[in-house]
Amino acid sequence: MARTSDAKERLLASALELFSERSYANVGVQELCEHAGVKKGSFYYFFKSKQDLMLEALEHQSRAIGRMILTPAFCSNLPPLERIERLFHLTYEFQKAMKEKTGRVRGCFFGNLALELSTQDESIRHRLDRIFRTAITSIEKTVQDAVSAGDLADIDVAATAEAILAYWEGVIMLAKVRNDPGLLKDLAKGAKELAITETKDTAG
Amino acid sequence: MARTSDAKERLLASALELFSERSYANVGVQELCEHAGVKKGSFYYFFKSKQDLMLEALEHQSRAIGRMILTPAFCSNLPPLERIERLFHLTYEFQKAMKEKTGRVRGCFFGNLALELSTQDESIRHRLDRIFRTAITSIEKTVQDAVSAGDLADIDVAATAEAILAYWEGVIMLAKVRNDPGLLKDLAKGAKELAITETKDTAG
DNA sequence: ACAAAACTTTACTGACCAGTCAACTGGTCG
DNA sequence: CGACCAGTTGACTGGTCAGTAAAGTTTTGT
Repeated sequence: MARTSDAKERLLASALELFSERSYANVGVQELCEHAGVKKGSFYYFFKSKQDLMLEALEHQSRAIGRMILTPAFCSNLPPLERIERLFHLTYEFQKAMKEKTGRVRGCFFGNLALELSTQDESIRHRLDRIFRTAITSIEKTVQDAVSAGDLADIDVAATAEAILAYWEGVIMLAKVRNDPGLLKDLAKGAKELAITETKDTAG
Repeated sequence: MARTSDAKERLLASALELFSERSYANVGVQELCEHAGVKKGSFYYFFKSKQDLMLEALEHQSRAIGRMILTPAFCSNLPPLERIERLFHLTYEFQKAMKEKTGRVRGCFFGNLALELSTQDESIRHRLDRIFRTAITSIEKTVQDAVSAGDLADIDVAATAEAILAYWEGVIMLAKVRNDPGLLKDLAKGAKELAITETKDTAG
């Protein structure tokens, strides 16, 4: 019962490549097929629609980012706060490599799709929400570890994790607009500052 | 020499409306024209291309956001750190109003465009970079005021301002993915925490 | 009144869009 | 052998895309 064709895998790889390079709407099924060396009829043998391919590509890339960035950053034996630093450092390396290969900081596949499609396609929005929540859960565990280790005050762990994810995505956005991965290095320390609230009462 | 037609203004308003509702690529010139009650030939009388319309719409919206959000948040007589709070609160109100009117959190016009187009169209990327830098300058002034007032330690003012902008955009993104403007309220306090680094030496 | 400028209108390109279909190929069963 | 199955192929549909051309109308300044 072994697979007899890798056309589907090639289409998914092309989807990741081309949707990252441009956007969902700017890449047609025809171009996707040419890039993957597959005929259009075969495309619709494997996927029932372009949206269906997108949903599978999201799944695929979600696992890839987990493997390449989230797991190495969060599941290590590093002290909790260093894991956050590592998250930014790995992202920096990733975007820098992209820029060297293609001339462009391509940003986060999920963030890109989120802003392009989440007002248009509820199933994609929902899938992205789940992916982000999964990442937040990893961050949350790290923040909790930091609190337990006494590195952090007794903060709102869930909200802090959401804040760190939002900051992460925001910094990637700014790096993309400037086409400069260096921003991920320069602004990495801000993420720790989101957690380290020594509850100094300011402004009222 | 008074203007004899408001068709151009109507096209710009439609552009803002429809590009926010969906995206740049998903709104055609024809639809834009129908929404504005203008014939296609007239569109190309006022704009030399769809991209040209986009650049003018960016200019337009940049001024509008300045008027509606940045100026009220930053140019007030409020204490500096409250201005940041106000930035988030005004954004919350804005996105909440959008959701009530259209059922969707539409996010930031600039952020949306940035992630959709900044790898494809260098002139739009460049324009967005300038718009973000302008906002960062406003934030920077506020952060500097806070340092001068003794509310903040002697931090890197420029980097902190960039961090706050990135965080702002990131939180708007997350609010859009969840279709929940409430996140802008819940995560507002994180922005102050980005500034308040009481340089506690943690992790090594 | 007149001409020029500002604007509108209609009809048109040629390319591309997502998606469909039926015929076909080569391998693997019984 | 013959049927079945996974996958392939190329031609096709109807619609939409950005952009153009040229003639027509209205508004303005003089």
